[in-house]
Amino acid sequence: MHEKERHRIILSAVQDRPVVTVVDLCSLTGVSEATIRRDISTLHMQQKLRRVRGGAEAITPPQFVGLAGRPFVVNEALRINEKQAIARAAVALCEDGDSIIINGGTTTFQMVHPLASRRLQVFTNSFPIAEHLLKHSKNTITLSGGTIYREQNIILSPFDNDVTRNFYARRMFMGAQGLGPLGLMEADPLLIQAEQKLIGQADELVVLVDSSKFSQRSSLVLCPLERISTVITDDGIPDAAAAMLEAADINVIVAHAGGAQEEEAAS
Amino acid sequence: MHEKERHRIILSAVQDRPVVTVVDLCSLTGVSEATIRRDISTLHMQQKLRRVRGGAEAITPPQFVGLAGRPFVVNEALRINEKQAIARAAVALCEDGDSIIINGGTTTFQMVHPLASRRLQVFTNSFPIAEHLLKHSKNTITLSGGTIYREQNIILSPFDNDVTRNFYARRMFMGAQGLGPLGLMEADPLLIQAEQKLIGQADELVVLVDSSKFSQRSSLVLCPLERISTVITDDGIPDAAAAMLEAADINVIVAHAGGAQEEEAAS
DNA sequence: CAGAATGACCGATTATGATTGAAATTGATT
DNA sequence: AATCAATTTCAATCATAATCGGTCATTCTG
Repeated sequence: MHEKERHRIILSAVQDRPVVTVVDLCSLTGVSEATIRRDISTLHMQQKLRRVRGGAEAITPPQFVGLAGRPFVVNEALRINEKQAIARAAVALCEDGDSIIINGGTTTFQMVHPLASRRLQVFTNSFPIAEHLLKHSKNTITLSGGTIYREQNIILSPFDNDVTRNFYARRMFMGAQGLGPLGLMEADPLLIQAEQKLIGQADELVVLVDSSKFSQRSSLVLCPLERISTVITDDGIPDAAAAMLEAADINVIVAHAGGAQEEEAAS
Repeated sequence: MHEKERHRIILSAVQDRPVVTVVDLCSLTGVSEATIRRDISTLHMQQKLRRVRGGAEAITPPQFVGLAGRPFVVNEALRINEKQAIARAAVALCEDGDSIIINGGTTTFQMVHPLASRRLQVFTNSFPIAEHLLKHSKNTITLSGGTIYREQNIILSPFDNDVTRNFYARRMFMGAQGLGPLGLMEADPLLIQAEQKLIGQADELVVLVDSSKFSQRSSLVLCPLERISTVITDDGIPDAAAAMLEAADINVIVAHAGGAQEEEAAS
């Protein structure tokens, strides 16, 4: 068996289990312990895994599932003030008793805080959002069924015939990677899949994007501008973007970090 | 058992209850007290938990964990050793890679700890189980869709056309309020609804009941004895009950709190 | 044939479990 | 309250077993 082949096996095994022992890998590859140790050493040097006594474990990029409130550690800190203001404005649109859909994402996650004191019917595909609302609010939570994708922190089902199709709401809230003339852009195909499933289950589509998103471009278009009812952003929105949204007959809400919010009507 | 596996289990257990004793962890992992003490010491140094006399506690103070519903919490402490032993025997039935269904309940919840060091495909309708496994294990988690009922801590959908129907597993594990000649008994109609939805999605139905459940009677019969493949209980099972199960051609596993388990074949 | 990879061997290191006495906790009695 | 005995928990020690890092002979590869 070639070295590279073993390395593949080792890396694969290490992903599968919390730890793999040297003996495990021996019987898995059929080579001697000495060789496995050498392989582990090599892979350890290449940062492909971590070497521990008795075997190896997967290198876990900073634990992404934190405790309630900080699920997406990396993105979370970015433009946090803008996101909070935007999320606050989004929740302000809702009245107690409303049915809403919240798509998973770092911006939409910020909605949980203003939602803590409300009582709505919330449908979400985000595990952290559901968890937080369950623990810290009295909202009614409905979850979409499916497998939990740890990386994106969303629940996704490959089937079309799930609860999602039975939940209909007044508004759906979602974030995005970018917002341009072509429409709503997303980077992750998995997120596209999740979001497209939810779009259409609500009367109005409300998009939460901080102003930096107007300059972002991604490869994947999620939906055209026409589908969007409302965009909530911060006051850094470029004039060109505002004009574009206005031309598309989209209601634009500019949330100010201070806490107030103003509405620039379009149409 | 490898050091890292133990650490996972310990960290998992410590989240579950305010304190875990050294003896608890011994029977949970099957290693000696000395080793557990050393592990706790190590994890204490790594700030992963706090060491206290007699055992360890979570680093985060009395944070009301995922078990929001009060009944869940009070039930949790009752017959905890039996439940743990039973849950351990249940997990011992599974091999890595298996697909299993875990129905929500306090006994089945105990399966999360031995599962912490495993890698399975787990389908559940219990939010706490999903949450715990998501945070403390590498298992693949699939959730049933629907509304979260806080009291029972389960996710339930009024619709029949959800993911549940698409997930098929080798075994389904469930608890019950009682087990008698009429079959499996449950007290809460909501639980009945949740459980009946899942039964039939697995080859074998494995029932986890501590021996006190054989004297319990409830008004609602969930399913007849014939549907049950295996019953896992503790050594307090009355002879009459054992005879009843044997007559029904049910495989009975008696889990001993010590850690070992023995099988009393039935037919 | 040269160079690298591999496997076997061996002393050194480390983890584990049992034992023991010290320390802390409990609770029973004064 | 205060003391003491019984129990539990702990830390230190040691023997055993597992694991490791090196050396060296052998095999594979180009």
